[in-house]
Amino acid sequence: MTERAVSAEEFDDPVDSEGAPRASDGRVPGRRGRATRQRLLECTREMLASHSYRDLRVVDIARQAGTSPATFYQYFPDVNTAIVALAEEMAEQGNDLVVQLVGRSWSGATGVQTAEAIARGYVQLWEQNWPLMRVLDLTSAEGEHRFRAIRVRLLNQFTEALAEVIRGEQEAGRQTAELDPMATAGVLVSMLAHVASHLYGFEHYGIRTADLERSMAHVLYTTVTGQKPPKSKD
Amino acid sequence: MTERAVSAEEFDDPVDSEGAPRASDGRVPGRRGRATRQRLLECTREMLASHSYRDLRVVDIARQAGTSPATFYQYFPDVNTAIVALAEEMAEQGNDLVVQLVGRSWSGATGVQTAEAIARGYVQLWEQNWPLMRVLDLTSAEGEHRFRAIRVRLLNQFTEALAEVIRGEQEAGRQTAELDPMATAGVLVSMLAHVASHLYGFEHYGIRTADLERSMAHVLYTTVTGQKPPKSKD
Amino acid sequence: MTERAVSAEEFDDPVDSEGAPRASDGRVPGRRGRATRQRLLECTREMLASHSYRDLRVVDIARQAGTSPATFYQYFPDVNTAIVALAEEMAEQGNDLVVQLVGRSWSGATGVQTAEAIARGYVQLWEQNWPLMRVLDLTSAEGEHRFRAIRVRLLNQFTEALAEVIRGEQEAGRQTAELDPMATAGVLVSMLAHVASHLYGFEHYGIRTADLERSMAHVLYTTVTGQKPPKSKD
Amino acid sequence: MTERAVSAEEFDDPVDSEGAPRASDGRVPGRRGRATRQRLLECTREMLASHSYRDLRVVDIARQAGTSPATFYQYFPDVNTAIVALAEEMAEQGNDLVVQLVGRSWSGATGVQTAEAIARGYVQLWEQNWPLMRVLDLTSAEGEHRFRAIRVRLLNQFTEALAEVIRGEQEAGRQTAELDPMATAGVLVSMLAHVASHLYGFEHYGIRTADLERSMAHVLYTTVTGQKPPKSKD
DNA sequence: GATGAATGAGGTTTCATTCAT
DNA sequence: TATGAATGAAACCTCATTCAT
Repeated sequence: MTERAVSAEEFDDPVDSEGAPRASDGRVPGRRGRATRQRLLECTREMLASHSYRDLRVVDIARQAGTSPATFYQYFPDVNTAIVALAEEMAEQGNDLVVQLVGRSWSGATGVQTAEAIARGYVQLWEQNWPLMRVLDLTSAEGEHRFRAIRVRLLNQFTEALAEVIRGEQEAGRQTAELDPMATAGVLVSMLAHVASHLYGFEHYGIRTADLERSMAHVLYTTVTGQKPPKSKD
Repeated sequence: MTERAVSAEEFDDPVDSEGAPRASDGRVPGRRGRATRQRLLECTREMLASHSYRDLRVVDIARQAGTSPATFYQYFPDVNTAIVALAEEMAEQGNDLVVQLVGRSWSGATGVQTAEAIARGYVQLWEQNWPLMRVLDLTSAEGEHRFRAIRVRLLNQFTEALAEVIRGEQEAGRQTAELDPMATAGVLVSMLAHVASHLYGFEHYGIRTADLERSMAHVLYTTVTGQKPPKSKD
Repeated sequence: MTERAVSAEEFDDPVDSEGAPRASDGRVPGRRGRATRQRLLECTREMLASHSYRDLRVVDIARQAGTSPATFYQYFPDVNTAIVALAEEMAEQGNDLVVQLVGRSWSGATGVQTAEAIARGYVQLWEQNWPLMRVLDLTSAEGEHRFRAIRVRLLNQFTEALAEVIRGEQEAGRQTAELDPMATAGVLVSMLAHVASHLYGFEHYGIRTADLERSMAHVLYTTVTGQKPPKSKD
Repeated sequence: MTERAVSAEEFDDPVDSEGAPRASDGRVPGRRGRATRQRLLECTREMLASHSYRDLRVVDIARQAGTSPATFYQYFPDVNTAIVALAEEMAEQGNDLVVQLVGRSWSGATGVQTAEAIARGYVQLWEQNWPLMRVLDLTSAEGEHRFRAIRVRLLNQFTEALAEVIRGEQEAGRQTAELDPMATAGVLVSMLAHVASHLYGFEHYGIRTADLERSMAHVLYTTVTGQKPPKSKD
């Protein structure tokens, strides 16, 4: 990537300490400016859904937003920064959702429901945000520091919560103490993340999402609680 | 306008029906040529390990190999084709290895060992080939047809073998019939693939590979056989 | 892979339905942009006069216009498209001029003057536009569809008008009915076009343009009217 | 074009004073070498028929001949030189043919036959050699000195012979003395050459070759002899 | 004599980025 | 605040040409 006049550093956090996004010239944008910024963000999201990340160009986003590249640079130093802004938003939702779920009871039939809710919730989160998720996946394996950070944040809170539950089950003697809770939770989250992000591929291969959710719930339940799921009554 | 001697189609497949790679002018390379081709492949592999896929340039590979871009184009029409050649090789090994493992017994303590061997084998395969695996992962989510094909080949054979084992366990009444065998196998393979490809991230976060392997083996064993693993004696 | 804002199809025709040229990003250029576009066109014309068509490079045109290749590509997708734009212009003039001439009377001394005016007019049109004419000639024998189309347009209207006159003379019994009017007109236009485009060669060989014009006028007159030209009085 | 070790000068005449073609290293090729050279020439001719001159590449010719570029350079310093060799051959035939024709009688019905024979002969010569003719046409309008020379040779001998006939007719008082014989002959030859080289275009436009030949014969006869052709009896 | 192989050189094309208005 | 326009820089790719065998 080419060097730029304004360092990425300054832009790293597109929202400054007072919470207001800044334009490239340091001014706090007014009403019209904020609208433009928002429009650019939405178009970035759209383009991400229809183009591969590799082929995402500033010109495209700008044109999609009915404006020019120069305007884009007024609000974001580069495409990644815009994506980061979108991803931050998503990470928020993600944590809200999933943390709720982990707080539920894991005992007996309710536990099975919890596991199912998690599997379904995860899949939905991915379905709603797959373009962004895809980019986080792509880039966390490679360079971009900021993406990795968000991804870690997104997965970790959940991993830790899950590890905590596992630890509880171990202490209650229901799950074997041989398993490291964090490693086990990590494994489970990996499962959820990978399946969710390859749903399309599975469908293509004739494997249905409902079946995947059921299998994941099963794995989740048994691995967390160390128990066979009780016979479902339906 | 310009005509190419070898159609893109034919060139797409770097190995013709007689198994001989072709140069861009349609000739079968001799000893020296084959050496150069091989050198370029190795350098592609190296560059893949040290650079992000996005930033992999023909110039770089050529320079690394101590030759010129023109020479690169003598053997491959583009970078992806070179990567495909590498990936094909890897897919071969991958299947060999993993299929063997699935053939083993899944009953009792031996079953646990099978599960452990699979987890370890998978992790090792990834450790040995992570740069390539990463690219397959990246691109299967996006465009490139040929990569997806290899990835599918790599994962599917294993998924199907595993599904077969699960089906057996279901028929033997050890595992619940509520789970779809292919979906369940897909979920397990996803787990293996995702954990394996993010080992580095886990280590970074203080989670040890050995623990991950143990957790994965546990999940594998319980999900395939529907049984709790027998107490290990060590 | 990459998407272009304006499809090649649309861009092929540098003037859209509302008659406004478009830049490569789909926008209608403003005053400054139009000036640049025009400058590039003029330089293309100049380069065509001093370089062989084969050796005409985007870089050269851009340099000549005091700008960079990137700027050229902002206005034309390739050199040929720029040439087409020039040729369209010329075709306009050409038809205007020549059609007028054919409308004149062909009887007696006036007819001779008509023939002379045509010969002279044709030669002048060529002299003013020989670089373009040369390219049309070159390429109509080979590939480029758009050039051929313009050339056909340029020659055909004249051929058809001339054929009409010949048909009239045949009906009036002055010219033998054995000749196919279109073929005959085609032959005459060929004569004009070829002589006009090789004037320089003839001069080089000691044959004067005035003599060529007189000979062509003679051939035109006798072939169209079937009469010997009346004795001129000077 | 890039500079080369062996100057074009040395190669200008591919047949030296003793009539034997030389290889690039100065040796007179033996039987096998001559066969290769001939094969390359024939393939050059073939490629010229199927590819545009602009796109004719050494590699293509070599491959077509089942050999390698390096071999091509053993016999010709560049593609043009090979073409020149072919064109020389053709020029020979061309002159033979046409000179014969001009020697015939131009009086009365025989004269008409002479004109017809010339038109037909010209068209045939072109039909047999159009790829080469096309290249001569292309390049004589632009740079290449050697091509122009051949073209001039090809057309001039005929032009001069025709001019001689016209001069005779003028002296005999049958044709007006106002026309310059060389200019008039030049105009006629131009007509023949241009029509012959655009036959395909005419056909495409629904104008038949036979009609073109008849019209050209008519123009030839009337312009050379200054007479209306006698009524044909069929 | 023939030719595999290598490559310098150079045009093409794309884009992120800037700047003057 | 917005944006037309311009462009440096860099990758792509192709070919004529050479050389060692």
